[in-house]
Amino acid sequence: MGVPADFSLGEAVVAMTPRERFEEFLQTRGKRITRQRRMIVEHVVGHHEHFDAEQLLTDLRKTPEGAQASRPTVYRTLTEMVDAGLLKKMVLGGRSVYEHDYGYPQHDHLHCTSCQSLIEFSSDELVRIRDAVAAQHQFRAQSHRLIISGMCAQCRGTRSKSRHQDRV
Amino acid sequence: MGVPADFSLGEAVVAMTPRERFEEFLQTRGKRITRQRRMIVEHVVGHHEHFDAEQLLTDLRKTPEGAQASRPTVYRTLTEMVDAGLLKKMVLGGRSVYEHDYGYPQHDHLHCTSCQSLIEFSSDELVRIRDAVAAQHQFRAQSHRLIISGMCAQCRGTRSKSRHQDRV
DNA sequence: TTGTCTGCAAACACTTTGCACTTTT
DNA sequence: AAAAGTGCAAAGTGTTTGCAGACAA
Repeated sequence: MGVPADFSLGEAVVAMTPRERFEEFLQTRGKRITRQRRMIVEHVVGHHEHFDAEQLLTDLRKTPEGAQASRPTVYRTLTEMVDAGLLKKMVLGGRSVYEHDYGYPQHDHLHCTSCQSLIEFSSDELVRIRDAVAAQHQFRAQSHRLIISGMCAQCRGTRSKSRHQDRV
Repeated sequence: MGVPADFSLGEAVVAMTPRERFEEFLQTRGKRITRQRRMIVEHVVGHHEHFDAEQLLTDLRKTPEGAQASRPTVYRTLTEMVDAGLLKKMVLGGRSVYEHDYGYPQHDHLHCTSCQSLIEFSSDELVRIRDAVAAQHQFRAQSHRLIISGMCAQCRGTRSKSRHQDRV
């Protein structure tokens, strides 16, 4: 699994930029740095946290430069980015949702089944439990995914405008 | 969302049998108790914990009585069983996997990405964390799903070439 | 040049749906 | 008899693949 070479909460300093990391990934595998791959990485790292293939495809086509790539290429590149450790993939409601995974601390999600929004959170305790459980079963944990489903404050009708954006 | 009428760890006493519960569910909705639905529930409650639609379909056809139902009916009935609170559904590697959810305490899973096996475990602490996190975000948690991916003891022991199996 | 990559269309795996006929109530 | 269910085939989704032409290295 890809682990950031360096990360600090205060300044978010990362040794390599995502593009650099991706290019390195490609080069060490004899893969080529094409216009499409460059556009996709560029776009992804410069945008929203969570998205799916279709969204990305549409977004690319809206760019002023008319950046675009075919559907297959988008899927192929997303897979490569996951392999490169830049993105994390999760399946929600039948389709794959991607989120940044480079230079960000691990976290889990609260998923509002009403508005489909994802709220991030992290818990050290959770990680502790994960490792304890794994050890208890002679299991080697590589990763975990916790999704708490329910309804967010807004959807429940809470009038108060509480913060919806939670950065871990 | 169905909740068992009665459950005790020591003796696992449940007020209604799964079949009874399902029939009640159907009747209160003006749905009918057909031969197919009966066969499916009967088969499901009497077998393995985890399975998918295709497996069930095949298994049904192998029964001595030649119990069988069409693919659409199997899918439709599984959905009803989930609605009735008898089964829980989760998506793993692209398809839906079902597990019993009536008269069983809540639990989570360790998923071996090598042999695809699922190991159950439960943790009260986890539930505590879940509720704490939800509260912290004014979120109403309805359910959660924690899947710890990695390699089980067996697969680790089997000294084979270490290949990566990505597929979520 | 050499071999990878792209885009297109077709293929895919899993699941759902339209509809005429069958079965439960 | 009335209403709901079933099975078949076909249609959907979201994602992947075969291949010929396009393009990095």
